[in-house]
Amino acid sequence: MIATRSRKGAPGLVEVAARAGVSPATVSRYFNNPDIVKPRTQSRIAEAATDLGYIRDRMAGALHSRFSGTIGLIVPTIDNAIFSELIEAFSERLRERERTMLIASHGYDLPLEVAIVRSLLERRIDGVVLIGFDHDSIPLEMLAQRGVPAISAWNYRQNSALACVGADNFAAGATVTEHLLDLGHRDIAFLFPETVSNDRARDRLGGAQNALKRREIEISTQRLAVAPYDIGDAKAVAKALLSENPPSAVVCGNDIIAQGVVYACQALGVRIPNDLSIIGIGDFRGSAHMEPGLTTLRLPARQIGQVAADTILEMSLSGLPPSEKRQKIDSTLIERGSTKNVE
Amino acid sequence: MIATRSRKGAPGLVEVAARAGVSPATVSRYFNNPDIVKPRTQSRIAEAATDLGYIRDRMAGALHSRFSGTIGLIVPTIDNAIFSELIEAFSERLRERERTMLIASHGYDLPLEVAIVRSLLERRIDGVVLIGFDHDSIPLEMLAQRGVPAISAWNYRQNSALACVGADNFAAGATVTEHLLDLGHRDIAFLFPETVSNDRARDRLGGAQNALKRREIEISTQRLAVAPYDIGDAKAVAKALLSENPPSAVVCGNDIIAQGVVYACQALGVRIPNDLSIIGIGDFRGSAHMEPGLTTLRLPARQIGQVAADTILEMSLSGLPPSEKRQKIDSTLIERGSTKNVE
DNA sequence: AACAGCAATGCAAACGTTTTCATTTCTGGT
DNA sequence: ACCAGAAATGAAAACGTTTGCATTGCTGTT
Repeated sequence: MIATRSRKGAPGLVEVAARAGVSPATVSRYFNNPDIVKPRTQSRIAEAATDLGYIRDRMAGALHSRFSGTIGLIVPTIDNAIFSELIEAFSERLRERERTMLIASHGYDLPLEVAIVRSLLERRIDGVVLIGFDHDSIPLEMLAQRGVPAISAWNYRQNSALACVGADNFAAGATVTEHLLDLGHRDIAFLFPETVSNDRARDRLGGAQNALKRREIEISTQRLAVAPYDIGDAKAVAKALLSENPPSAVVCGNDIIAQGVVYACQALGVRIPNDLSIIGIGDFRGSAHMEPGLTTLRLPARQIGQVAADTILEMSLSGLPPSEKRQKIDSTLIERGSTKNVE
Repeated sequence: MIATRSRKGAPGLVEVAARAGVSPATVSRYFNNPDIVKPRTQSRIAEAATDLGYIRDRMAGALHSRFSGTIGLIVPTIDNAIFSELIEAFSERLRERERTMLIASHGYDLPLEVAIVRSLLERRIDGVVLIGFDHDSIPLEMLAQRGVPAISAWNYRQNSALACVGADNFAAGATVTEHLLDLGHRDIAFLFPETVSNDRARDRLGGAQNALKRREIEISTQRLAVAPYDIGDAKAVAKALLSENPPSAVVCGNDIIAQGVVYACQALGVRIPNDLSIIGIGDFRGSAHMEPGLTTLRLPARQIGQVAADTILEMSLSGLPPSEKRQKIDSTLIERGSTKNVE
């Protein structure tokens, strides 16, 4: 049914060994732990390997050593500014550490995540990084049963069951809301993504509502709207919101939504920040350069990606929980032109 | 040096075989080619496998069969709207076909690409998809020598050496330029990314210049500026361009740059499209929803990703060149509010 | 009832490394 | 020089599948 690809004369470890006049074992050691082979032998092997154009076969190695050198990353979506910085930073860091990344997206579909984890396990990944805390228990059990380390990235909770690396999204929601309150806004609308299966959005919204409650400001359900992770949809929702009885400020669940709101304002002739203050969360690519620049809470996505990579590798190598189970990455409020003091 | 992870009792093929009362060979066949095992045996194996929570080890399989079920994708950058749609579509398609994607980015650094290809080969990928045609010959030779199929995605050239799936970027550059010419613009500026190591940008720019030449319009080097793949940088370049002696229209090498130009206009109070017409290439997420909507050439990124996945799988399975060596994906001009007739 | 021919299964040899254990080759102190 | 002990290497047994070949179990035809 399937044509067998011919073994295009690719040389193996044993051929290199033969040419270098040493045993295969020594060649293997040379590649995995060069220091323990004598310098003169090293150079003989190196020469033989380059002469032959040898490329090692990590799969064969993994078969025996239980390390594949591959780490899985499962994100809700790749095609979205939200995670792309994290993905790139994560994969770069892995490459620096001689690992490669297996990535998959599930589009916020939890059952699909199960299938993905399974497929990753079939590839013998050394560890998995998931986004957030909302996960089916089945994939986590599968991972645990096989001793494959897993961590959650992006969100931080001080009592999380899973080890995590991320920003405190509850605090993030509170911070941006408080910022608007500090600027004197009282009639604030909230545009957030669907919170089902999305702990980040839930935490942010919770933080925002908590900030209101602390100042004893009434929370009107009328002022809460759901906007998908899409500029166009967010723009449409914002247009509806602004057409009748507009608030004085909007808290957006993320910068994508904020961008939609900005476009909605431009479409309707609503002036930012004079008629409406807008604040986002994320500080994605481009948020700084919009007109006006978007006031937002910067989440260091690159840093989260790097730390997540380091952490999962540490766990994979030690076989133990990470030295720091929960790592909070600090976020910073960045004030640009989209918000205004109204006191 | 490295703690060995304990074999967490994960059951293997032989254990499944034992429980089902058949030989390991039959279990293997059941997973790879269910039809050739008797229905009753199938159900016995299925039951045993689920009872035991068996997860197959594709690496061990790949060792023998030469198929790892993994396909490599090498892109210039992940953290950028340009390729994210393609990446997601590609990976989805692979998952539908029971494969997984190994992805890496090189940041337009060709030497790094060599290292990446090597690392992918070490993982025994069944095929590689590269972006565009500007590649070092070394990685291509390494792939060819090992019989690992490779194709180029994103760009199309009718005489390409590598099999390809993509849009005709020369035509794209010509189309958008002609559109502005048709609208009566004569003083047109060009904002393009660096064309070194970037055949897509080079082809687009070539097409644009060719369109001018065909209408016998003089090409002024003064009207050509280089803008990086970054909204902020593009905005800065555009500001400089627009501050003194502004043109009547701008052709942007891609929508990211166009977005930067739009922001520059908003910052400077230049009205779009009254004072300046702007056209982009790509139709990225968000381009439709900007104010005004961006006139641009839609490149069907998702489709390219899917076709690329199908093509590389076809090659991997057949061991032959693809049935269609060069596949051109049509692009469509989408007229929105950022361009205006000035005749 | 016997048999041809195919369908279904089993046996055992790969696949290309890593790693344990054993052996050989150094090194430095006397 | 000699020897103890360390450093460097080698031999061979894994690792968990797939697959070619051989064998057994069926089906339907005469």
